[in-house]
Amino acid sequence: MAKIHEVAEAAGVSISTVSYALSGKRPVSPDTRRRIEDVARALGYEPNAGARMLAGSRTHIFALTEPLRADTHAPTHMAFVLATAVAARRQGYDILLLTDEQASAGMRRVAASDLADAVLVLDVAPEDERVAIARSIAIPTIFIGIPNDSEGLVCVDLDFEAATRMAVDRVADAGHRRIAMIGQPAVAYRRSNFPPRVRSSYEAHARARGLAHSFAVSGETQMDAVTVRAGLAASIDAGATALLLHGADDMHVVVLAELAARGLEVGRDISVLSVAASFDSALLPTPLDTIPLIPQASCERAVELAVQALGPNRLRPAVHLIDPVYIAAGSVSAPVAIAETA
Amino acid sequence: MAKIHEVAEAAGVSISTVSYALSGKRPVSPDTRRRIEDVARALGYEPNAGARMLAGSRTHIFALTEPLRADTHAPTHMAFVLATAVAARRQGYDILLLTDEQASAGMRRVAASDLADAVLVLDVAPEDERVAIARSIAIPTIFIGIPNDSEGLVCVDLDFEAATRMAVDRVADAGHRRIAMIGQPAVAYRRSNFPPRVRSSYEAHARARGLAHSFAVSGETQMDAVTVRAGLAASIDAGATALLLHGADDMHVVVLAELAARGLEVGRDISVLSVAASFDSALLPTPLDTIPLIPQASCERAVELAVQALGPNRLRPAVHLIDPVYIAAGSVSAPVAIAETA
DNA sequence: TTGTAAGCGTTATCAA
DNA sequence: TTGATAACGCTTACAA
Repeated sequence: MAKIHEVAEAAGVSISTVSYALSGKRPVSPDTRRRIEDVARALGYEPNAGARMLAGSRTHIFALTEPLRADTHAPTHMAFVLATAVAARRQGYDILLLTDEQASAGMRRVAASDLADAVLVLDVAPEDERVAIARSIAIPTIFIGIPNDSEGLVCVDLDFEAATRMAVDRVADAGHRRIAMIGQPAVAYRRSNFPPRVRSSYEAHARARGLAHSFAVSGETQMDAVTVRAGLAASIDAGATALLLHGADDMHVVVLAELAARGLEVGRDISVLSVAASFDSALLPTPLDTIPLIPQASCERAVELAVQALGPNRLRPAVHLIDPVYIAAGSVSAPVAIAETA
Repeated sequence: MAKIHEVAEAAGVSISTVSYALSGKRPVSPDTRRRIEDVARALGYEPNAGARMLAGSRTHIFALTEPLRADTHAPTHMAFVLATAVAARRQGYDILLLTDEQASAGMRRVAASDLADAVLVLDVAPEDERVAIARSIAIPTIFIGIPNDSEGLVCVDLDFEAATRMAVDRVADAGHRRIAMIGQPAVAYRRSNFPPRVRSSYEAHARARGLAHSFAVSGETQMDAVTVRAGLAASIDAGATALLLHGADDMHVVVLAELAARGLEVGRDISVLSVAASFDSALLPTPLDTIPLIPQASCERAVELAVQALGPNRLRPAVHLIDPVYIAAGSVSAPVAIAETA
């Protein structure tokens, strides 16, 4: 298309003035600046990406590495990718996708070829081979999620421990003495980084608060209704009066349906609270109190950190935890003795 | 990292020889070539992306545009993105993600700035604003899916009409006279490009073969078990002896469970055939005959076309249909009169 | 406030 | 079979 010298000519200025006017890196008198902008728009000028990279030593591209394993929960994952792309674009960056085997090999490649200014890491596993790569490459890397060994890394994530404690405290403060958690499919506790953190915080804090507590997974490799109902039945039989849910929307739907089938009204006969869900809980059949995992929050923060890392002083390694937020919807109340409802 | 002149120096050759040895665009004597390759590997040399784009006027990047609407079925979509990225990488291309509002605006931007060599279009809607953009930009654009107006475009897709006819023929040839189709959620027939094609081919061809036929959606905006069971019940009540399924894995699971609950054995009491499913049907509780929609096939073809379009003679507009394949699993057999089983 | 010009690291043309 | 070297289109000191 149009090149910078055509814009310069048409605006009657030098090439460098066009560059400065458009990048804002040097003051330009208001009227020449407007003249330049008008011409640029009229000609549909867009700086040549390759030339810009070469001369500016900035690519304006972030690489996004996501293995996309078979057990990745697609809707959740898609929300993170989307949130990252939107946040990056707002700062003028495009997203280059590194999936599959390229999730690791691509990191080295884009770093070595200067194809990206920084790397954002998604779908972080407890033992993640990308940790070692991040330490060895020359461009900044931001993890969205926390691997077991986060030494020397920059990580961003919801404070799952705080979120979980907040959930336990909420039901404990409401007077519940016996609680239960229905979690993710079992595989998530092996391959993903945060479900184990939620589970252990739950158990530790319930113990600390002196609550009787149980935990059940919602399936083996994916949510299955039979397992969920079994876990729910066991919890209720054990006398649980408050339920913490940590899983996908479909698991919530199954639980709510089963509670309804048992004639238990949420927020009256039984308290239910959703922890670290990343879907829109307003879409559930029954509104639930929620301490959500908001992809936009984590991803925006990660992008900000990446942008900062490209500034004059480089980022120091740290785990950035995002404070949990409690959203009430009336699904948690004081317990009713099971005896009374039976 | 290492630059080309360092490689040249270390290998004792000129810069241009290094470039040619590594790109293979000019014959280089076997031993100098190997010397160069060894040095390059040792130094971890990777050509600078910006310089390569600028000098070569090829970016080695494909843009992938995907709006990611709220009603996009995430797992299916993820399979297409993954397949595209893998196919592109095999040809030496990286994928730049254009989502959300950038799905359209980004197309213009990457074309104008020469950030990508071609655009691949995913999640094609019947009336898709990217069609007009594709016609107006300077770089080749390949649609994976077919919009209503495909004039002048290059499109790739499974031949859904042929797949559907194949399905109808299969059950008709087996002797079934009353058949039913359980399809996608209703929204898919408004917003997506191929479900309407499957539905109308089904109805037209069933009519042509003189079959009694019915059609039911599997929900409103997403699959819901109640709607599926209702559609199934109506089909069976109407005397259908063969079922064509066109939807996601969860819909299949609901149907199979309901058939089992009714004591109907698939492949004996009732025939079931899955049309244009993109998940792995081997994971279903009961194996089903399938005419699959294979993301790898469409995406590989699209990438090939994009690569071709960058060659000397440019691509001519065409709709490339992929032939359907029938995978038998014993779920289709001759009909048993309903009267006998009742 | 603006202009001049030196790179940035490749690719590809032209010679040898 | 190989080497010089002129683009490629921009950014950014350095001057004015």
